[in-house]
Amino acid sequence: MTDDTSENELPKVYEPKEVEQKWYQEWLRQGYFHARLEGDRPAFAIVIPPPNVTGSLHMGHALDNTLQDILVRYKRMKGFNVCWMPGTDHAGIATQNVVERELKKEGKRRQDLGREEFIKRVWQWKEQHGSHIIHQLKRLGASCDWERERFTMDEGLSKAVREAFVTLHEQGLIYRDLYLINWCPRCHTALSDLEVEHRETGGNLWHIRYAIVPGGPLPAPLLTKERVDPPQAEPGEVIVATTRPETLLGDTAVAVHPDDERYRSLIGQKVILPFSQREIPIIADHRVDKEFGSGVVKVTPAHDFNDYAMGNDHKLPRINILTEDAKINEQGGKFQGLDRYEARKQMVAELEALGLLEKVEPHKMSVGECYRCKTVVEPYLSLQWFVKTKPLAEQALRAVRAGETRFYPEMWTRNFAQWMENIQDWCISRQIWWGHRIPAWYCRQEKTNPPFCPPIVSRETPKSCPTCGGTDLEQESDVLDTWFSSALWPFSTFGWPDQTPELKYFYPTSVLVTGFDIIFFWVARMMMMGLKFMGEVPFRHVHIHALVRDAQGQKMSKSKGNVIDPLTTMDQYGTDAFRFTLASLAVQGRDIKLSDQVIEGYRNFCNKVWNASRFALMNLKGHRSGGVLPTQGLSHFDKWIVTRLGEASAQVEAGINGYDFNQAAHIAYHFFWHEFCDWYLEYSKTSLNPEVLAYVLDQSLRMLHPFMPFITEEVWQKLQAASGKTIQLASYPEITERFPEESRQIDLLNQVIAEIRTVRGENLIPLKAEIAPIIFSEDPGVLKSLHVFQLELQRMVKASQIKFVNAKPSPKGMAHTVAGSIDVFIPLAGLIDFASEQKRLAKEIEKLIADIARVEVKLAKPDFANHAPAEVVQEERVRLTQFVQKKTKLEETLRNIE
RNA sequence: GGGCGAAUAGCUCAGCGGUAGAGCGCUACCCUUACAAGGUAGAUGUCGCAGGUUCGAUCCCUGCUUCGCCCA
Repeated sequence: MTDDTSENELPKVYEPKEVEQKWYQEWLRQGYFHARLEGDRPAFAIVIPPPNVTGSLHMGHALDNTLQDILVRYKRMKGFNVCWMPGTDHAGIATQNVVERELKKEGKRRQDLGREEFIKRVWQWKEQHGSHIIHQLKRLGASCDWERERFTMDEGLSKAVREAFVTLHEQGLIYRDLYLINWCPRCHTALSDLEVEHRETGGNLWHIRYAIVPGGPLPAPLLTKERVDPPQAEPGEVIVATTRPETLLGDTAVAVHPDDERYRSLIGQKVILPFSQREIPIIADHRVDKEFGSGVVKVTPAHDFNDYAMGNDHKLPRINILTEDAKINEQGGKFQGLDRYEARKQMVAELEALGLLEKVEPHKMSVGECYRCKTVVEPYLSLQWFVKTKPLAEQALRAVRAGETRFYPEMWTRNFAQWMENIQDWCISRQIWWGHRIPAWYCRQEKTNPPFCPPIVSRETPKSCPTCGGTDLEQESDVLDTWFSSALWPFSTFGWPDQTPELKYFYPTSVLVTGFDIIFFWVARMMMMGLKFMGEVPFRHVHIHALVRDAQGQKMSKSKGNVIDPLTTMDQYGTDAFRFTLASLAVQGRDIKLSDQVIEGYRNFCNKVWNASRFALMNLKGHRSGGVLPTQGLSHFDKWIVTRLGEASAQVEAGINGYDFNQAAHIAYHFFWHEFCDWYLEYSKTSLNPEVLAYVLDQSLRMLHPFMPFITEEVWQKLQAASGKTIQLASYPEITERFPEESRQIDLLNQVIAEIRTVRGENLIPLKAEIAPIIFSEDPGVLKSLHVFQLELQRMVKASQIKFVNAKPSPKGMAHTVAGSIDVFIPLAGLIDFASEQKRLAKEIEKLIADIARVEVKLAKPDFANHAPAEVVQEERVRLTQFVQKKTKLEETLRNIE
């Protein structure tokens, strides 16, 4: 390097940090990410899966948003009017938990503040911390339209929520009912089925004796010998097996299978419930599993989903025995006030003391846990609001079947369909404070005059009760499931329910990019709501990507301590390297295993891009790219690289368009490193065409830009391309020029070079030892076309001179290698002894013999010639000829080498 | 129990009816002035097992084994 560094000279190693910050600020300042409404350009819209406002960026976000940014930047360069709608989700339960934790530090509960004050406090928290994840997305380079950023609790979005709720209610698709729901005793709220995570756990099966009210016929177990296990009941008893003995307090029946002969005589009789001494009936129900325990089960309609259904059919009373904290309530007599597990312990002990416990067996079962706090949820009887999902789901299913929305990869369609076919009504009310308060009002009179006035559901806050005219109204205290507002996200963010120009222009959005874990939570619900309110699907494509795991394939989790923080990774390796890594690992249908080693590889790639650019800039001598391929003075090398660039960028585009990000990334990587750098730049050291070099670098950077926005912008600016102010608005390469003839010649040249290098390498000819290869071909045309590249050839193989001959030299004392119709002889005298070259030749010949044998066998089969396509047969024949020729040549050399 | 994936080089994974590939790692030689975060060359495979379809299967079909995920 010279002392007089020009202004365009780059440092030797790429330092991402400064560059990243500088350019992101500049892009924001210039408003490049902002979509202005222009009717004459095609729209491309993506709504971001809104991260929780409490969240911080994890690997899943990083992958998700990197992929979206690749799409968005690519489409922008393709001339689309791109809107990437960003925002955050108010995450009802999670956010409330966070703020409650904060309060707890001050020794307060939210009840101490009261609802209004508490909500103020949450907003305060949001103002202070809510932009954390947004900043992190910016670090990632996400080119969202930040001017449009939304929050699910915004005024506009809240209006959308209210409109949606009221409309659905008007249409009978929202109702309120007393129902068994999943209750989290810690969060103090109902949860939807989806918010419960089922976990296999080891429990017990308690076998409890229930006394039969005397008078009826005795059960059959006494009469049969076949069944030793389950346990034998004494006369006048049945044995009931349960995993939850404490719910016994709420039993309102015991049930047997109608076909179970053992118990047929008992049906219609009664048993006496321990502790309370209540008499409850023995019923027959097909839902009972004869094989479970003794075949007699207790029925607790208020505390078990299966029992609830049974209770409905048999019109059983429902006795709720738990408080909202999952403690035993006043129904529990002396157990009142005990926690559910403590009650279990004590009751089991007492049952045993009373001789009512037949036995205890270990038993595997699955328990439901709250997805937010992992507390075991309770099936709990309460008044809740529900969305009737069946009619909505049918529409969504129909749209997907009709191809109005397509899943990539396609296999998720089935998964989606299966869920939709079996969908249950959606419990949308939550007994928390932070969220959209349900727009329903109760007439106070209701409290004194039992159910009289129906709830008032209204867009506007009502002044009086339309039923009784009363003015003492109270709004429903429940809020809505956060996913209710998320379901409206693709249109509420564009201004719905107002018919805004944005809505018209950008809806339906182009694609949704997300992980499979929220297909049901979110994708399905957006589909239902989009079709309901917009009459059209919310997105044309859904790209479902993988989960990011650690290097061992373990799911990353705080408790395992194997979480890799994307921010740390970006600090360490640079954002571009990180993004490129994610893209190249993003294979459809397979999870990503992330390790430092891989990221390092792509960090090296960034450095390669940097140094190639550095080399180019040092050699451009004032030439700059105008973004147009010069028509005059193109060398064969130029034409070769332009041809390859055109092919590569077309493949990269195909990859991006098909959401095959790994393919796109690998092609770009291979082109840049192994074609542009390894060959074109090396050739340019001998034969430089600054104009074309500038052009090719310019186009290559554009090709890479969606994947690595920062480094490409930095270099592109140094390249001072005349074609625009920023690379992200430069057009994506669309190179139509192809030069097949010149490309073939360069391919042959490359092959000759590779052959000579192999000879050098395998014979350990030191690089300092110059060689003098002899190129032989009987074809004067081929010889001539290679002769043109004498200088380059000399440099690439470190040759002092190269002879081109059309008379075959004697192989004595020479290495010999073959590239197509070219023979290369390399005098070895004085360089090495011939033993190694003999060995090399022998090895090569051996390989050829194997190849020949394989092809010959194939060709010898008459069926092959008769059935295989003519061109395949022809190809095989050509190959055979080439193998044989090469083998003959090398054998001759081997005989004559000394 | 129902559904969906996966099994290819030492590792992580592409690919695909017609010559098995990449990255990392490994071996050898090189600081050849863009880059040692680099260059050149090299080694490594019963494409999980068993059948079937086919002229031809790593690829398509069936069964099995192992592993993973989702739903109940």
